[in-house]
Amino acid sequence: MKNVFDILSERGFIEQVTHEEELREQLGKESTTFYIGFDATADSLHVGHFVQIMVMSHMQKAGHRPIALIGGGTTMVGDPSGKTDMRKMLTIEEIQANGEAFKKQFSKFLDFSEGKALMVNNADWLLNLEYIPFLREIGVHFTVNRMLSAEAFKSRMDRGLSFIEFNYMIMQAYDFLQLHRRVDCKLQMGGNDQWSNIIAGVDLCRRVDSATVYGMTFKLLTTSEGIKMGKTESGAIWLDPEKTSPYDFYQYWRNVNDADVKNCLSLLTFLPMEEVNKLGGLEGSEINKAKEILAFEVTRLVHGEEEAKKAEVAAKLLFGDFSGDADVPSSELSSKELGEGLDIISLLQKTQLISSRGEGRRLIQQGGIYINDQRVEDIYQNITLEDFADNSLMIRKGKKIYHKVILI
RNA sequence: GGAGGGAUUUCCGAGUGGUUAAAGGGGGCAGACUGUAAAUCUGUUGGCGAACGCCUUCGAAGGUUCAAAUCCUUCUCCCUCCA
Repeated sequence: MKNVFDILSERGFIEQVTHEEELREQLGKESTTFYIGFDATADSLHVGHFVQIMVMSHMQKAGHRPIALIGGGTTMVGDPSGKTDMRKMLTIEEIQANGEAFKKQFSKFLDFSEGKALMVNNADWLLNLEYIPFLREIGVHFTVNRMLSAEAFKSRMDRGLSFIEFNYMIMQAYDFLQLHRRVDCKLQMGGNDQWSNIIAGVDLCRRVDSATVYGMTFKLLTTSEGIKMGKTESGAIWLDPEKTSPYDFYQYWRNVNDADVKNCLSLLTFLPMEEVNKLGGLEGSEINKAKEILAFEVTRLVHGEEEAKKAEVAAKLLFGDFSGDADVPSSELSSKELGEGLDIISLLQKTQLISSRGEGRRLIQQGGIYINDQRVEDIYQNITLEDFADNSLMIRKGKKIYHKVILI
């Protein structure tokens, strides 16, 4: 069987490793417990986290044991790594609720049966720490000089770094030590922005317990221009279907840049590398095929086969020449609300396709609104029963935002 | 604790009494081109209104003035230097 280190390396995950040769050997030799931490800063995981989940999944398939660490304790402090501003403080209730949401989502991606994977929360050991004993046991092993030289703090040196955030690195290092002691965790992985925090943990384990543990970071998911992926104008791409619908999720991947297709296929799907290379090498409009596969595969992993198919069918119907009933975001309208007819702008407002009437007017004046594929020319156009076929009407905003209105 | 600097629309950032819903850029949205791509170009980008216009906005609250983002007072927050 192939060493999972080579798999990760071949697929382009790996950015930095503490002891490359030794770690590779370790992973080839025995089942290894490793962890990735997730701070509970939102009520759902997003695409950035998904890369980490993919790594955990690859590792688990190779017989290693993942620990998903939920940062119920560290989130109380706030990780300054790579951030220009201090994060807003979350209340303990918010953090707990977020942690619960994460927990549910992890269960979909990893096999937690029979101890094949663990889920822990660092609130369990961080929240009740006593300041002085902690300083004496752990704090002595850190020099401020060294900490200050960490890349993670660079962006904060001119803007200011509060003491609470400065402590984050120590918290995370302590996590590693705890996991090493509790469940023999030998490896911490994470996004490359975590490198400073990870080596702090590796060092701490060595100093305190004379233990050899490893660290590895992955490439952050960025576009070929270096912009973080998984963000859109309306925010992150979430894994929670309530926050990002499977259709929108599919569309996001369907529309990635040509240059990013190969990277996404390799990081976000389990397709064999020969196929990834083949698809990634397609040129011109041919690459749309690769994008369809990418979108389908990622949607399938996150939302399941059925949702992925629905999204795919909807996309084909809307963008192809077929006609039929597409499963796109929709809203309902009662015949009472419709009455004798409803003006187009009010209808747009009801569907939340626009945020103000002025925006709607502008949109129509610029030719960006279509009803049943007919461009709307008149901002006063009245929508009546006649516009509904089979009790439904399709609104299109711009080139690719569709919304169905169902008459009830 | 002392001295100085700052807070502007979604973000950055100009603006020091009326011509300012506020330059410029980023971002967003739409159009053209295309491959449901990128790049490019064009338009647009506080709310209500067809429009004249009206309303809300320049950290907060007061005040001066016919008129304030711009002047005064107090307050809040941030930064820099000194202790």
